[in-house]
Amino acid sequence: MRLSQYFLPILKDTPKEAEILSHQLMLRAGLIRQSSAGIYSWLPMGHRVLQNITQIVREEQDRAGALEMLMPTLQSADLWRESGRYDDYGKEMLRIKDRHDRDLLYGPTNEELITDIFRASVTSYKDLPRNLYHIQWKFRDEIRPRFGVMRGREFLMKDAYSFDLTEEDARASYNRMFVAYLRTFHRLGLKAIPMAAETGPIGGDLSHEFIILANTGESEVFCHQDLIDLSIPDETIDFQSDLSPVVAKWTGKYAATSDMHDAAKFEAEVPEDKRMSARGIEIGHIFYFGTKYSEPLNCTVQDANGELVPVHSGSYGIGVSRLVAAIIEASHDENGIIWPKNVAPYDVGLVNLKVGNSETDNACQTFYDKARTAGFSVLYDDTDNRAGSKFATMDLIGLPKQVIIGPRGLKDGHVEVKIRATDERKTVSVDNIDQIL
RNA sequence: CGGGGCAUGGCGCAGUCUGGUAGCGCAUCUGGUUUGGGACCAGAGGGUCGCAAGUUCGAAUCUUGCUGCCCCGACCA
Repeated sequence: MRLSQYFLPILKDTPKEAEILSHQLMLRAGLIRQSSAGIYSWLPMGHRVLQNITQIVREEQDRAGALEMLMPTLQSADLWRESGRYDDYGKEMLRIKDRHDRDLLYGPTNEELITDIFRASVTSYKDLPRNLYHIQWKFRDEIRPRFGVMRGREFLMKDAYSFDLTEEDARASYNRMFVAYLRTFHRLGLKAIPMAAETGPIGGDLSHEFIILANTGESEVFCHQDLIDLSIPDETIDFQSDLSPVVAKWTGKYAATSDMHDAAKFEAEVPEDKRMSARGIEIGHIFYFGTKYSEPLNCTVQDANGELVPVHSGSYGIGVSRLVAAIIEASHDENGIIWPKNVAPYDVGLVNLKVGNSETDNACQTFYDKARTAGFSVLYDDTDNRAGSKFATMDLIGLPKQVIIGPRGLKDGHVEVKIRATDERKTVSVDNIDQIL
């Protein structure tokens, strides 16, 4: 993409409404614009990041055997009355009436709807287990939205729902999502730690929050330091196999949010030099809630004995839009964002130091074409701004690599390559320019 | 919802106390000089000062009401 043809509104000054760094950088780097409290538009650059994250989430859900679908944002109130949550959920749920005066709601979550779909079509234990997910915009009318997309009212969420015959099977489903989450966050360049968590209004008795440590995190967390660098299963892991050893490894050491924190247990189980207490950002949350919805909604199957039994369910959420902010919180410096490779909106930033000079123009064009042909996405700064301004922009938007081409270097037959994360710079022969990718 | 704050061009701000021609920096546009780490000179465009009512000869400025946004708290992916 040529910057001269792009929509990338960069801000030099920090908008005063932005308090935390990720919010400031998202506004400054032209990723988002606010449209009202807790509701944001995603500009082209931000949208690309959101898409990249979405794709990684999707790939790992698919790998774990979950099936993607898409449910509507608007739901009928009737289903929620059936589960009893229409009254329980409170003012956080946005309620709407249609022209016929029927009660609708903008979905804050989808347990009811998916259970309704499932119960209508599945009647046999032979059709279990199943795990269905979608990646969809949710609305929760937060009392106080804040910190940009970190706590917006409208947010993009991946939510998966598992259905099993027995509690034991359901725990296997839970474990599959547990491992999928470890892999997902790892691929996103994050060190997420699963922590024992409260189940909240969704209910149930088995739940973990996936937390990344960050000073600006909203919750206080406590954990064993060794959890930070535990190894992550690679892509060869068999999701049909028993995953409980992996889960056991990750849940074997103390980790809890402040709600679940037990100071005495913490001190008993964790040596003093391994005790970590820190702020954390919740980026995922998984629940097993048994028959909490299948019973009131009468979602049953016939078991091997021909008896009708309610299915055992769990739900599994990842805050996709929040992840954009969380990644920035975890990866930035004083000059701007540093995108992990897998989520970066473009692989390479190409800086033409002297637009209009035929040699630099040609060298840039050649690299631009080669890189794209080789499958890399390139943001080509072909504007006639000054070098300093271009470098500042590139650093702010945080692409992993920058290729800098100017007449001076070309005279000696080289270009400069800069790695954003390390600020490492090297000169590369013009002839080898395609090898740097 | 309780407490605190803010609202003046795209962004950041001054002006409000003490009413009298709406300003500054950045950004944008034009021309020129420049060009290897946020250039310089000259010029230009862009704001019914959040909305409404009131006081006044006259309101960004004073009064009242409203709306929006931000921060702290309770609540939450």
